[in-house]
Amino acid sequence: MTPISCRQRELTIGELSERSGVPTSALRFYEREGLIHSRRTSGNQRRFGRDMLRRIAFVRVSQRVGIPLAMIRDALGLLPEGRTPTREDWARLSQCWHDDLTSRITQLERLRDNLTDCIGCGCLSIDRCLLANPDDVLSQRGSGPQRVFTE
Amino acid sequence: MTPISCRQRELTIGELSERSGVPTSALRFYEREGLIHSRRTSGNQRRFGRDMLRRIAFVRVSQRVGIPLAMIRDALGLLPEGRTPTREDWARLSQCWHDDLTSRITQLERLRDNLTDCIGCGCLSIDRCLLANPDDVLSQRGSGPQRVFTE
DNA sequence: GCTTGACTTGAACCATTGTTTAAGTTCGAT
DNA sequence: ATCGAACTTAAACAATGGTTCAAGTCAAGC
Repeated sequence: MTPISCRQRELTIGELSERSGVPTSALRFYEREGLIHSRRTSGNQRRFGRDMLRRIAFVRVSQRVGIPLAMIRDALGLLPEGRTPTREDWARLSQCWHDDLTSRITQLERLRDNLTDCIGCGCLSIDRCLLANPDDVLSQRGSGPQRVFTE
Repeated sequence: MTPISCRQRELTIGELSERSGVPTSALRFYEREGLIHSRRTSGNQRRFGRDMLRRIAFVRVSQRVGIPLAMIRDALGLLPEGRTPTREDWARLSQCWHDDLTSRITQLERLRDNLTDCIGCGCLSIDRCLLANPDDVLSQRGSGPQRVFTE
């Protein structure tokens, strides 16, 4: 009943790095941060399952969207444990980002149009117009809660 | 010939902070970074001209757009020295951000739609579809050139 | 079995965007 | 003249997202 031998070979960190395009230093960092996992050989080296490739892909895409790692980790925590995630699992996760992206796009458009208005109308009140209602468009890059999802 | 006394009073850092909503610590930091300037009293205290309010407004708006301080400083460097910037000066600066915003919005939309496609088509290739052509949508938040302007 | 490349760790470092703290000085009102 | 609030500085600390390094260990081909 056990499958013949189509056994997916595990990947070393170097192989994972090459296939994912992510430096080994970053991969170790991701593991420390709980974004990916590995088993260890008897000699204490990491061996990654192929599914980690997809996790890494998800991480990088999410980062491009501007989502901090901690939040990505939380999202990955929603994946089922024990079994390999299905397409539906990934779709559910990605749907979050899709909604978030739409919301960000809307906010950026608002900001852009406000900017145009302020310049166009000659009110010269960049400060009043644009700072009065801080839409919290993009990360306050430093500390503080990120509030990426529209709460 | 000199104006009667409608002389705009200069602002202390506390006043500037209150009016701009930016903590004094951030204002000192901005000055260190060359984003704003002040003269000093005989007792070494800062005194800010009113035009700094507008600069700060511009800084905060730009930050919300996701532009790093170094780039904002460069942009502010385009303002005329000697005279107080006119509305046209500010409009010229803001126009950069407007164009940049439009470009970011486009990229985010592309990313969002790719994401949808990948999930919808069942190709399961989040990695291939989305990582193959890194549109460089948002900041790589760490080091490295930010390439915000569409070059 | 030896060599070499790939792997291991922790710690230090980098950039960005600030805040906090300590110790002391100045301003403005009375 | 005095008092308290507001100001000054440098330096340390914080969070994010890693990279680099030193010193040593493992794995695999010959």
